[in-house]
Amino acid sequence: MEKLLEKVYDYKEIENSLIQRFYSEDILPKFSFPAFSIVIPPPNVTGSLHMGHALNSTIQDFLIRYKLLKGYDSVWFIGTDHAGIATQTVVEKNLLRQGIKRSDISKQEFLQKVWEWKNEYGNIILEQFKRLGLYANISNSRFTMDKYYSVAVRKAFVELYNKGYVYKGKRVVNWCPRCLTSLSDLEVIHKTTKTKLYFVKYRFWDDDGYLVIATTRPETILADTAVAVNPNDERYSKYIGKRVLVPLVNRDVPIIASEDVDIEFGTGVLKITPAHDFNDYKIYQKNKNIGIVNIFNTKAELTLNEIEFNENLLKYNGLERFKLRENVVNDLEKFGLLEKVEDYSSNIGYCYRCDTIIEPYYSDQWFISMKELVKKPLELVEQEKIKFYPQSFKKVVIDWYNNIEDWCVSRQIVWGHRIPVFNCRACHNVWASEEDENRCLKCGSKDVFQEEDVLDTWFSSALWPFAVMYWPYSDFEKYRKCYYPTDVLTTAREIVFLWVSRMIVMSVFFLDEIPFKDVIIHAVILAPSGKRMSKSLGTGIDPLELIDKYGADAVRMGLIIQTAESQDVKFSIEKIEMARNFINKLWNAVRYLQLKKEKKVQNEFGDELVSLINNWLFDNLFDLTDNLDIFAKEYRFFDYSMSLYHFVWNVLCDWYIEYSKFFDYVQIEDAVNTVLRVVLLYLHPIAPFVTSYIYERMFGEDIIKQDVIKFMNYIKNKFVVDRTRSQYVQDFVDSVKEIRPFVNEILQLTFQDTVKIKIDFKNAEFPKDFEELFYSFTKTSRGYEPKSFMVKTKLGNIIIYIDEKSSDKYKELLSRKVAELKNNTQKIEKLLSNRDFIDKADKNVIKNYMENSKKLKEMIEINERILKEL
RNA sequence: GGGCGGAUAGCUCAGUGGUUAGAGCGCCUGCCUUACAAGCAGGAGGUCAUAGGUUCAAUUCCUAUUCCGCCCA
Repeated sequence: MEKLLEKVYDYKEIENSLIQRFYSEDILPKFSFPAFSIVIPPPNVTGSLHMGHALNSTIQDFLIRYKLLKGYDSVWFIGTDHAGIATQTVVEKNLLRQGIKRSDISKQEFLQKVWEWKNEYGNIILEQFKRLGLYANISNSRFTMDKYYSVAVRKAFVELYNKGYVYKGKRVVNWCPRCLTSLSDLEVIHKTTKTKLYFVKYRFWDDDGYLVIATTRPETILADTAVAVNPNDERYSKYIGKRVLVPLVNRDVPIIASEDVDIEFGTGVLKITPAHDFNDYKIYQKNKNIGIVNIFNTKAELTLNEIEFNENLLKYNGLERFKLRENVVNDLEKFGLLEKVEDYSSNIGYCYRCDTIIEPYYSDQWFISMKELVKKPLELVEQEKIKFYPQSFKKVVIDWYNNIEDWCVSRQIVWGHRIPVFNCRACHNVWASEEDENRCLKCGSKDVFQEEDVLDTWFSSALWPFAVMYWPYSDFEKYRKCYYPTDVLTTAREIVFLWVSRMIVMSVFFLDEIPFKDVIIHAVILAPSGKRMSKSLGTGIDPLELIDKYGADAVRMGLIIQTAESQDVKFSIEKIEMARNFINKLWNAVRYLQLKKEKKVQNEFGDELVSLINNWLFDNLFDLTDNLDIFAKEYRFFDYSMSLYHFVWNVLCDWYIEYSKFFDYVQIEDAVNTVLRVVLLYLHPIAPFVTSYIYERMFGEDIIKQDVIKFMNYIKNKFVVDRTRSQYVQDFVDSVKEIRPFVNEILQLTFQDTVKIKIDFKNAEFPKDFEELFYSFTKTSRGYEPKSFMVKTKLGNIIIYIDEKSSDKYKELLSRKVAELKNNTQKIEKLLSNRDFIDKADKNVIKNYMENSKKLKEMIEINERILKEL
C-alpha cells in the first residue's frame, strides 16, 4: 500500500494532481451536525487575487479544513460581488478601448455589455482562488446579482421601505463628478492635500467697509447665500444682521450668527455655500431662509439654470470646477478683492474607486435611517454575542453605531440592483414592490415608472450571510438549522464599517439573529517598503507568482507566520522561504523513514532505550496537539504554525530521527507511523497539498476523510506517557547541547576526530545504551580517565569529564563560563538578601531562586577548581 | 480635531511582572556525516524608543514625550 516519495519535493506536480479534488462539485453541504460554516467575503468580479485575498482565504480554508478533520459538517459559502461602480468603470474603460463611449449607447445596451463582460471575466478571480488550494465547491458559488440573490435584495428593500426606514430626500451628498454618482461617507477617502487658502474681501452692502473671509474653494463663492460669524466672537458680533455683497456675483446676502463657526479658522468669518459644502449645509438647515444655490451640474461644471440665474455668472458658464477656480481667483485679483493667498493643507475627500476629488452636491437621494436599526446590534456587540478578534474592534464598532449617520443607498449608475420603487404619474402614488409594476396600485393608471437609481453595492453585500443560503425562500430554513448564524467571519480592517457592521444590522432586522459568532480581523500586509500594496503604485506582490515560485503550501504557511495578531506587517519573502524549507524538511524526513524500512542497522540498541525515547516523543507530541487545539480555538494561527514547525524540525528531525539511526525500523515503526499521521493531520489545514499527498502515499487514504478526535483518543490510550521518564531524555538532550560548544572548539583547535570524555550517569535509571548515543551525538569517545577536570552540565543529571587538552582556548572558554555563572549568582544572592523580597515575593519564586543559587554555586566551584589546575 | 495601534538582534517579526528575552533571514567558524546544502554542528550580535511612576522586582503595568502607521470627522 505504501508508496515511496519521490526524491525531490515537486510542489507543482502535487498541486496539479490535487487541485481538482479540493475545488470540486462533489463538495456539498451535508446538513448534518455538528456543523460549521463560513461565508467568504465575496471578492469583486473585477478583482484579481491579491495578498489580502490570499491571507484571508488561507485563514478561512484553515478553519474549514480543521473543523472537517474534527468531524464537523464544515461548509464554506463562496461567491462574488457585483461591485457596482468598480465594475461599471472597468467596462466603460474597456468599451473606450474599442472606441465606444458610454454616452454613445443606451442604458440598456450598456447594461448588456456589462453582463457580457461579467459572464466572460467574472469568474477569473474564483479560478485564481483555486490555486491556493481552497476546499470549496466553485460550481456552488453565488453572485450578488444572480436570480435568487436579486429576489433577496428586493425583498429586503421593500420590507425596510414599508416599515418606514427608507426615505428620499434632497441633501448634500458626496458626489463623484467622474463616476457621476453619489457615494456614501464610507466610500470617500480623506487625504491631507496641499492647497491654498484665499483671503477674499466681502464688501458691506450699505457702506465701504468689508470683511475678509478665508476659503480654500473660491469658486464656490458664486454659490454663497450668506456669511456667518460666531456670536461669541467680539470682533464680528456687531455685524450680525448687516448684509454683504458676494464678490463677483454682487448678490447681497445676510451676515448670520452661528455657533458652528470656528473662531480660530482663517479670519473667523465664514462664507456659506449650502449646496457645495457639508458644514455650510448644516448651517443652512438651521437657517433655511438664506436659501440654497446650486451652480454645478453632475460633472461639476458651472451651469446656470432658470431658478438660479445670475447674469454676472454668464461668463463662467460651462467651466469645470478647477478651471473655474483659476478664473475666479484671477477676477478677484483684478477687482482688488483678493487680499492674500497662503499655502495650506486640508483634508480633502476622494472617490474610493477613481480617486477623483469629491464634490459635495445637492441632489435627490435615497436614504436608510439607521439610528433605530442600529440599537439592537449595538446591544449584541456590547454583550459580546459577537466576539471580535482582536477584541479592540468591539469598541470601534460600538463607537460607529453610536455615531451612526443615515446611509445614502442610491447610486446614479447602471450596474446594480435598481431601486424597486415605483411612481405613478397620474396620481403621484409612490410605492415599493418586489415585483415589477406596470399599473398604479392606487388609481390603476398605466403611467407608472420605476426609479432609475440603483442600490449601493454594500446594500446587497449586507445581506450576504443569509442571502447565500437562499433567504427569503423556504430553503433558507433548512440551511438555517445547520449553518446560521455562521461561525466566523474573517476580514480586513478596512471594511469593518462598510460591510461587517451592516451585515449585523441586516441580519438582526430580518432574522432577529446575529449573522456570525466571531469576527477575525486579520493583518494588512504592506509592501516591504512599508507602503500599501497597490497595483497602480507598483508596490503589489502577486500571490500567484509566489505560488508558482514556492508552492501554494509554502505561501499559505508563509503568510500565516508573518501575520500574528492584526498588527500590520511588511511583507517578508523570508517567511515564505522559511515555510518552503520547512515543507521540504518534512518531505525528506518522511522519505528517510520510508527508506529506512529497507535498511538494517548494524548494532541496534535495546528496546528499553527505544521505549524511553518513544515515551519522550509522545510526551512532546501530546503537548503539541493540546496546544494546537487551544491555538486553533483562539484563532492564533501564528502560534499554531510555529509550534508545528518546531515539533517537526527540532523534536522529530533533530532528535528523534537522529536517535532512530541507531534503531532498527521495526523498533520504531508503530511510533513513527502514528506521529507522522498526527503531524500530517494537524498540518493539513495549513499545507493541504503536501499533507494530502504524503498521507495518501503513506497510508493509502484520503486525509480529508480522517477523524482527528477519534484518532487522538485512540493513540492517547495506546501510548501512555510517563513524564518522569521523559525528563531523562530531555536531560540527555540538554547535556548534549551543553557539551557541544566545548567539543566543537577543541576539535577545531586540535584537528582530531573525537574528544575523549568520561560520563558519569548519576541517575541509575539511565539505560546504559545512552552512553553510546552520547558519544555519537557529541563527537566524543570513551577513554578519558579524569583527574579533576570536568565540565558539569547545567541542568541534567549527567556529569561529563572532558579531556582538557590544556589549551588557552579551553581556558578562556571556561573562564568566560565561570564569569557568567558568577554574575548570575551575584544577582540572585542580592535578591535573596533583600528582606522585602523574602517577605513579599511568591514562595515558589523564592524557592526556585534558592535552588538555582545552590546549583550555580556548585558549578562555579567545580569549574574554578578546573581552571586552577589547568 | 477625536480615537486606536506600534517602537525588542543588521532585517522581518514573536514573547514575558521573576533566574540566561526568542525565531527565520543575514553574518562568522567547521562540515557534501547515505533524508534534506532549501541541509548539519557551533558562534557573534539586544541598556527591549526616551523620561518619570507603581512594585520586593518592570522590557512587560501606568503617565508623559518623540517617531511611525491606521481609523473616524
